Amino acid sequence: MEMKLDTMKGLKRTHYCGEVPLTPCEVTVCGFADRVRDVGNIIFINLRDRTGLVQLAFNDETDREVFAKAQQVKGEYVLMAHGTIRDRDEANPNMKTGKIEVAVDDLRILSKAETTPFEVTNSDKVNDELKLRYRYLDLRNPRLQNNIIMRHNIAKAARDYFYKNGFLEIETPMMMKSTPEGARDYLVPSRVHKGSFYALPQSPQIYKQLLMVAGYDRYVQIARCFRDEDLRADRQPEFTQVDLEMSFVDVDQLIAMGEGFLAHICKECMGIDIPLPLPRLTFADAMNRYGSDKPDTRFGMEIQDITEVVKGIEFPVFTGAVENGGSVRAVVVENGAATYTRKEIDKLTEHAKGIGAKGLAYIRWTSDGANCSFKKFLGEGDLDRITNALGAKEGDLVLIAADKDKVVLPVLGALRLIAAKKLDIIPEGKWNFLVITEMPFFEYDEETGSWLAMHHPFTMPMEECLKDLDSDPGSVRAQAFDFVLNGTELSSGSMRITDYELQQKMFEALGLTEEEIAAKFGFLVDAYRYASPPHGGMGFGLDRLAMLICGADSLRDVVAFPKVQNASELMSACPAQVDAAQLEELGIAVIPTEE
RNA sequence: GGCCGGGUAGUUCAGUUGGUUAGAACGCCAGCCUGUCACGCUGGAGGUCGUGGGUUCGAGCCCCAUUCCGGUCGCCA
Repeated sequence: MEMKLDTMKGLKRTHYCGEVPLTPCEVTVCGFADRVRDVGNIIFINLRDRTGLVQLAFNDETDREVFAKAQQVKGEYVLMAHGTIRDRDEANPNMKTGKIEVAVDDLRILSKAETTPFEVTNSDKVNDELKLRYRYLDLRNPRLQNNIIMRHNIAKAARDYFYKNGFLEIETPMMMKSTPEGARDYLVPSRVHKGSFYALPQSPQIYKQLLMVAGYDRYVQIARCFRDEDLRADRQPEFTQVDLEMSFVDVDQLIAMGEGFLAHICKECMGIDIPLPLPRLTFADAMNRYGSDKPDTRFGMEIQDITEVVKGIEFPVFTGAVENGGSVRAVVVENGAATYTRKEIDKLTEHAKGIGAKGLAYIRWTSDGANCSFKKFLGEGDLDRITNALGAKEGDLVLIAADKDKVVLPVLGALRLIAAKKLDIIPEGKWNFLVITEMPFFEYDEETGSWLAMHHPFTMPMEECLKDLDSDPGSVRAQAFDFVLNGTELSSGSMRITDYELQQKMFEALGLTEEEIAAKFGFLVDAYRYASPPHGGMGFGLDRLAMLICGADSLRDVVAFPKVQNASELMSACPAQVDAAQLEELGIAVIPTEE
């Protein structure tokens, strides 16, 4: 039977489904048919919108015409209903509006749906690929809707906070000059200037610094940023930053503004009070204790240095590492990890090798006593000395790595995390914010044998380190900091170099020639010749913040239309090839990839 | 680019040593049912086992290649 669609004529929505009064009154509600229960001469339909559900009730005897219409309704049809709120015979305690229902006297079927490829509100286990292909359907899921709404709330709270603190929201260009330092740029061809390209911004960095030079004093922007790199669960090629820059502040005042922001978000969006100031850790301490520049401090199992303890032991792995200027360090994995099978330990070893370790030594302390992978090198009492120094006890598994610190620390840091996740000892509901300070300025690039800027080349070094610029670049720390939450980096910030001479010097230390400086950053460097307030800033990853606040495992759960691992978008199937005519107009020839 | 895991009704999965007609649950379709709320009951339709090749009398299962998805390392100033 062909069904004619209704219109909204004569009706106007009075309430959202989840917000209807719980007392008798007339309402008009709209939404999607979530579930239809046809019990015979009574039909119940759960109507869903972004606020929740309300039950519509239809009775054959009360109104045969409306009932006949309700019989036609199937899942995901779009409905509009007018009726009266009344108490249910029996309340549904699992539903916000479970006490009441709408006795419908006017039902409109505004739009029909084909059978959906998956059940919209029961899709937790459905393959991601399918859900992404039909993203507009998955986005109807209440969990996803709540995440997207939460993201909106975070963005709103961010604006409220920074507006209140005197920040101006200023847009910076989305098409800018490519500065191929660091991450790869997305390029945008120019029709007018054939053979020339814009780049999409990796961050508004340069523009926001120029805004400070221009005297705008406090800038904020919820800025879209782009990086043409491979994806991760917590990394999308296009992402959003709450980006800001401030004049006339020092690094501590800058951090304080960031802390205030995070506390504001936690209060507004979750009702949680975060005590300020946040705990701080220097980069060096973070690496030594947690083997990571974004430590998860919700659990212990810190890395311990046992170089001195194992000194007399003639285990070549240990002695070799020390001779090479390295160290021997250990993580005590608690909570019964000693029961790990040989296979599980092998897997940990494999993982360690993947990160760069040559191997992994271990002590497994079961009820049969402590068993050690390098037993044959141990003398009388050596094992006791090691376990005592580490504070290990029965049931523990001690993982030991020996190499240069640059290898040992990240390896043990990664194993610490893996073990904690596997043992499921990371507590829920904890919000361990952390400020990592005194980040290194330079990072040594083994491949090219040169020094690179760890943050970016406009970062202000710490004053006490300026004298070591030439003699010991590796020791130079910067007025740069990261905000970390539960092991995820939320934000990177720094004070900037505003002194023309010093900036030249830093470029030199990075091995840039004058021509390169002029070509890449000439306009920025020039700007600082005309005076600049001292300034600094940071950018908060809005997506990551939303992910953590929503308790989501992936950025995909807080981005409306996300990309997948190879940076394509499954719904629209982009990127895609374009017409030859389009390419010609841009003066672009595509080199065919070899089969 | 490397490594690991996965792809079987619309969906989630099972599928024995390689052997007859590839199953279940949910969803879908039809019928019944006056208070359901994961409604219930009866019946039904629905499959190129990701794709291509190979081994075999015979392949969902074994081999090779390929593709897609996920995780991860490299990468992410």
